Amino acid sequence: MATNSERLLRTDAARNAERILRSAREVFAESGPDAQLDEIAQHAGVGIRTLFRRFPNKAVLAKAALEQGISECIAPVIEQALLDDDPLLALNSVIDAAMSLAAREHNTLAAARNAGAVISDAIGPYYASLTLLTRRAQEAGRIRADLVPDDMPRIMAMLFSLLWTMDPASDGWRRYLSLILDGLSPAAATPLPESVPLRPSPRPGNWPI
Amino acid sequence: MATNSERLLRTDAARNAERILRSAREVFAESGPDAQLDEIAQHAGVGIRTLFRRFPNKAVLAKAALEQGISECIAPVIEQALLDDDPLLALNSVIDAAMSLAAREHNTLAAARNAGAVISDAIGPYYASLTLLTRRAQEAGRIRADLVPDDMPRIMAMLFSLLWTMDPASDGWRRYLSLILDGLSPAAATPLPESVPLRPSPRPGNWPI
DNA sequence: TAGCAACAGGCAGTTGACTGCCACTTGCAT
DNA sequence: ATGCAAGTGGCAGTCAACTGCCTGTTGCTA
Repeated sequence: MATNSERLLRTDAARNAERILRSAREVFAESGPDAQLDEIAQHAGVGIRTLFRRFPNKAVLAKAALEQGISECIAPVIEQALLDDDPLLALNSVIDAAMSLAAREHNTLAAARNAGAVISDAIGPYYASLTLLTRRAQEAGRIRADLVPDDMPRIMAMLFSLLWTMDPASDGWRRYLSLILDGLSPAAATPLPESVPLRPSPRPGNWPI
Repeated sequence: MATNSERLLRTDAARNAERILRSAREVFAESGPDAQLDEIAQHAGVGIRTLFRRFPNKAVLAKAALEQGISECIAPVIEQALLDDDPLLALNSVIDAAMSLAAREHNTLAAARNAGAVISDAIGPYYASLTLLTRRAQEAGRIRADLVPDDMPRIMAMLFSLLWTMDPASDGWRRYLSLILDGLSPAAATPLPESVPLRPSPRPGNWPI
C-alpha cells in the first residue's frame, strides 16, 4: 500500500493521467495558453470529470504538463552533464536544454503562469542534480563560491520570465544568460546578500499550486 | 478634439477611472490577487459596467493599477536620480524604488501576471528616463558599454519574477540584484549576444494586454 | 443656459472553470 | 475467475469574467 500522499495509481489511471498531460501540451501548443480544458480532455480521449479528478485545476495541470516536458528533455541532458569533465559547460548544457524546452513549449509555460503556478517549482524534480552540478562548478573554481542551491531554480525562473518580453522562438534570452553568467563568475563578485528560503509561505489563501 | 487613440476623458470619467485603479490596488492588497471585479467596482463606488467600459478585462485593469502604483513611487525618485552625481547610485535608487513598490503591492502584481499581462510593459512610462540614467552610467564607465535601452525593463521584469519564489515582504531579491549588478559591471564582461526587440509580435491571438 | 455627446449602471445572458451526484466499468488481489 | 476498490464519465449546477441593451444623467460647448 502507499503510505505516502503520493498514492499509486491503477495502471489505466496512470496511463490516462499521462495522456492528459501530453494532450495538454499539444492543445496548448495548437490553440494557445487559453485553450479550454474541455478540449484537452476530449483530445486525450477522456471525460472532463477524469481530468479534474486527476488535476484539481488548470494551474496544477499546466505545471504538471510543463514538468512532463522538462523531464523528457532534461533527464538525458542531466545524465550526460553528470559525466562531463567541464562542470561549467555541464551546467550550461542543462540551462540550455531547459530554456529550449521552455521556448518551444511557451504556450504551456504561459498557461501555467497565467493560472498562477510558481514556475520555479517545475525545476523541482531536478533540484538535487542541479545542486550537484553547481557544487562541482564551484569546487572547480568556475563559478563564485557564495552561490547556494536555491539560487539555480530562481535564476532559471528569471530566465523563463524573459520569454514574455520577446519572441519566444528567438534565442534572445541568451543575452541575459550571458549577463548572469558574468555575474556568476568568481572574478567580479562583490559578496552576495544572504539567501531567503524558497517560497516559505504557500501564499495566504489556499492555492493547491 | 482628440485625434489620438488616447481620447480625453470627461472629468467625471477620468475621476472614476482613477478611483477604480486605486480601488483595485486596495482590494487586491486586502483580498488577494483573485479578488473579484465586482468588489473592486463596489469599493470604488461605481457600477461594474463602468469598470468594464474603462478597462476591457482584468489584465488591463491590473496592469494599469500597477502602473499607477509605480508612477506614484517612481516619479519622484526618477526626478531625484536625474540630479544625482553618481549615475550608478542613481540607477540603483530607481530599481530599488520599483522593487519596493512591487514587493509592497505584490498582490496587484500577481493579479496582473495571472491575467497574462506583460509585466515589463508597466515600466513603459519610464523607459526614456531609465535609458537616460543607463547611458549616463555607461558614459561614466560604471556599467558595461554593450547594454542597450531594452535591457533595463527586462532586468526589472526578471527581478519582479523573483518575488514568486520567496516571501515578497523579504528583501531576498537584493541577492539577485547584486548578482546582476556584478554582471553589469564593465570589468568581467564577456561580450553580450545581440539584443532582440521587446515583444515584437503581440502574441498570436488578440489579447488587449 | 440649452442641448447633445459622453457617461453611468441596472439587468439579463454567455462562457469557461470547476463541483456533486451517481450509475457503470475495470484492474487486480485473493 | 470473482469481488470489490478504484476509476470513469454524463448531467446538472455554481461562480466569476465579461457583453449587449437600454434608460436615465451630466459635463461641456456653442
